[in-house]
Amino acid sequence: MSDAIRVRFAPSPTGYLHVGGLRTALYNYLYARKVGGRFILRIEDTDQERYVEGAVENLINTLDIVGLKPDEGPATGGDFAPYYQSQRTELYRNYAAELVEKGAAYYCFCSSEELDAMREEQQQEGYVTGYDGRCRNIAPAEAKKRAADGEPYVIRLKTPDEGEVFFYDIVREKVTFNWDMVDDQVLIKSDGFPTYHLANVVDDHLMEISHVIRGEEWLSSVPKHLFLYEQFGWKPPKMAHLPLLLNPDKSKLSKRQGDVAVEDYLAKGFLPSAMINFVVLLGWHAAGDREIFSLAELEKEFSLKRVNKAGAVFDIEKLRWMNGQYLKNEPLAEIIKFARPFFLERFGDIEEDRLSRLIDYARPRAATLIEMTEECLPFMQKLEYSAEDRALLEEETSKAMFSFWLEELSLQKPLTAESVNALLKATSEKFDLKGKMLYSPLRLALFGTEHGPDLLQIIELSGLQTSLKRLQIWTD
RNA sequence: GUCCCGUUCGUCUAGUGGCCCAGGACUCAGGAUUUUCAUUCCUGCAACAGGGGUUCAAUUCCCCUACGGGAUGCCA
Repeated sequence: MSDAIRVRFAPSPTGYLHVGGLRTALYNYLYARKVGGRFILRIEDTDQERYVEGAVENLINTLDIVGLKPDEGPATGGDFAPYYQSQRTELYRNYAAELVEKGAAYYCFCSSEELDAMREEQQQEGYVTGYDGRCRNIAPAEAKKRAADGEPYVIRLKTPDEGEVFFYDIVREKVTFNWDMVDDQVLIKSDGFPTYHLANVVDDHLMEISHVIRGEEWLSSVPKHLFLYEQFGWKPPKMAHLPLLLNPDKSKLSKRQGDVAVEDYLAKGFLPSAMINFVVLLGWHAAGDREIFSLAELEKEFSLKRVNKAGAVFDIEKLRWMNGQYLKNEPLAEIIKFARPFFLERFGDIEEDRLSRLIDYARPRAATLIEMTEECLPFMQKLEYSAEDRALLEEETSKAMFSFWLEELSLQKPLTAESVNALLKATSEKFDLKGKMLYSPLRLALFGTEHGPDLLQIIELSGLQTSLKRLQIWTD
């Protein structure tokens, strides 16, 4: 075993990439990049009941979009393939058998019903729930025979009954458990597949994982894992358990209280760069006050030592702000790349030069790409008015002014800030209008509201012909 | 219930014994700039869960309590 740094992101393919998963993947990736290690993607698909068609492809695709490319994994390949646990079941069964031989694991023939009844009883009596070890004492030879005869069985780990275990977590430092709290975990299920605990330990060892960086929900499983390493005579990896991502009510981040799939956020028009930047701050902070970081910058800046212990609420408002920052500060070409599909989807084909200008107009005004398209609506579709607006548009002075503009506007070639201003000034003098009575009718007619960008921009983005038509309507 | 982990502004966080009557960011409020809107800039509101210790000195160290979360599965 080498002393190279190797970390892994080991999701179970449930259909989409959870933002908590993204954060875990990101921290793994960043740590690997920071120390010159390797980032491995491994698929933990040992639960046949949870199989979701296309989930893995989707997962890999999403990781790719946000820029977290595995050095090894199902799509990339690598020296430790296969990276699907469902393709390694033979391996786990052999290791489980080894444990049985050593007396560190045993066959258990309890049915689900029996176990349910046991737990219910324990709960009623006020005892700690957990497997009571009733199959522990079946003689190995007899157990083997029963299994061979076709009786359904699982293999359980024979954990110590008493004493303490402790270990040093990179994030939490010393963590101690008492063995009497750890029950005999199932290692091999009755369908022959391994549980997470066995597969995880076997693979981390075989794949030479040096650091396990995962969510805090795994912390209480560590004793079992450590015991497995010990029984196999393997050196356990270093551990770092990350704080959980929380709903606004502080419960573990869940679907019920908003979107949890990274894909959902991308579909709404959050940029990969903003997602990464926002998510990295949920549980980690750079030494200074800086909060805006590109992935490349994070690769230099990141440190596991600066990871927080407490859970972090996923605050969509700050994500929106963060996305807005990227929308207005990234190079326009970059934003166009991401915004184009959203605009085409909403408005159909748009001439490239106009598309570029629409996007540049919308980006300081929106928090997401979808909102950017909404900002452009007034340039793209028929305007609607309230009764109050109509009254102003139908004023005699407004009508006269529109007629004047109808004639003058097409004469201004090219249309520039200067020419529009000159026209505005001429209009003001000719009709003796200023302030609200000058600007409001024009804005209303050309843009649909009294507030908005300057008139030149409105005309350019709507198109001269559209603008002329919009004035025409009110002169009849 | 039991075990484990956690607890600084509403939220994300800085802070490792004196620099902190606690700093930054989001949100919110007010102001400046802009014909208006958006952007930008400035200002403001707002927190060390509570109680005991240790110390000349605690946000920082220890203990207790409270609260929150996780685990307690033939799910990961």
